[in-house]
Amino acid sequence: MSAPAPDPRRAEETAGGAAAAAVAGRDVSRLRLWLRMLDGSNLVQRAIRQRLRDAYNVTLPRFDLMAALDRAGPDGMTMGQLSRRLRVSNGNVTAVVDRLAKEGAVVRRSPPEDRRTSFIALTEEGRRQFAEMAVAHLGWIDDLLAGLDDAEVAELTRLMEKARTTAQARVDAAAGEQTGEPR
Amino acid sequence: MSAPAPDPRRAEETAGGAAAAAVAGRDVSRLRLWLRMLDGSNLVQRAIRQRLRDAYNVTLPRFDLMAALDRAGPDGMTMGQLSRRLRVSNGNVTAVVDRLAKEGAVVRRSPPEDRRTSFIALTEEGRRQFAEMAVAHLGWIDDLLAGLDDAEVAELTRLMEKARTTAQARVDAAAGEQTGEPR
DNA sequence: CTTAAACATTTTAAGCTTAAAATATTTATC
DNA sequence: GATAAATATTTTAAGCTTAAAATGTTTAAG
Repeated sequence: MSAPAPDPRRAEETAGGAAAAAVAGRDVSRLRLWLRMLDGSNLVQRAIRQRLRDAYNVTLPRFDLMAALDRAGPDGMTMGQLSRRLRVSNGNVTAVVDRLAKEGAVVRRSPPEDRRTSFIALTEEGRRQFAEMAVAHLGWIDDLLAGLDDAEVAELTRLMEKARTTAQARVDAAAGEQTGEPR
Repeated sequence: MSAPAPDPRRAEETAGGAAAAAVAGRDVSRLRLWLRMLDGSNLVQRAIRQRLRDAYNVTLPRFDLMAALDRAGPDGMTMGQLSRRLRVSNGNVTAVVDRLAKEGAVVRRSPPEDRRTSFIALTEEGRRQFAEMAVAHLGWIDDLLAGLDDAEVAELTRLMEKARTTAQARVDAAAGEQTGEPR
């Protein structure tokens, strides 16, 4: 006679402290998925940060900001546009742009018709630097994810997109409950 | 006669700056996957940070550290064990433990036989707090990922695990090239 | 025993990040 | 035209994070 096989989706009671006890018996499959997602993306992110630093002495936030500007037109983008695009606070953009400007990678320009705003654009040198880094970056990602074949890449992309969409819907719903959302 | 359909895996030349030109024609499917992974995990992470803050006035690094301690035995863990487990620097653990200790959630103890080291453990109150937060945390993750059915959760977990493993192998290989790895 | 090496942690300097307050400018209202 | 509201950005205070240097302790070699 064999004991009944435990359901691998359920939390076990064998080890851990108070939290393990409180969560015992619940379905932890989505929690496990989240921990894998976090682990995987943190691993790749650490590797990319390290390589950007070693090869170009640049940080990921600066790389991301330059990437946004490289896609923008010749006028560049305003601080507010950068903040929304990169999903970081206004103050953060101010700080990162300050450093990039000091290095000569970007310039600030304020239009005379609205002196509140300022347009940030890559300099010639900044654009040249970014083009070089972008090619290396693409190569690093291909290297790090080379163990997935094309079908797996396509399936994983599809599922991550679905996960993102569903999570975004829940976040939006929670934000609606805060303010008085129109019924 | 119709024009040949463009391969969706290839980068197009239509828009963007110098980087878009430099990367034109290359397979960007893994890059696209990486951007989806980053987007998805950042979205969930932001939501969790927000909810931890609103509900318990706690940050994600403190929650993660308490989670590690909750799993550990009654003696807790040393600073070095925490640093390796959480994959953060020694100095970082010092800073986060300092704050948790000031709040009364953890205690430091140095064994008399080795005064270099120190064991960090949850206090009664810290353990109680964490148990409560862990239950809420599990609920939030289930909520945010509720749009994926059980089969999708299983498949996504499997693929993320594979992505992590392959990326780890590449990171290890790169580290080996740095030092003189034994042939 | 003395000294060097190894080990565990803390400190420091620099940078990233946010929320909230402050500043400056423009637009709308009376 | 004065005033209020809206808009765009910067500043500030607090916390997270790292790499590298510094500190204190233990172990190993002689």
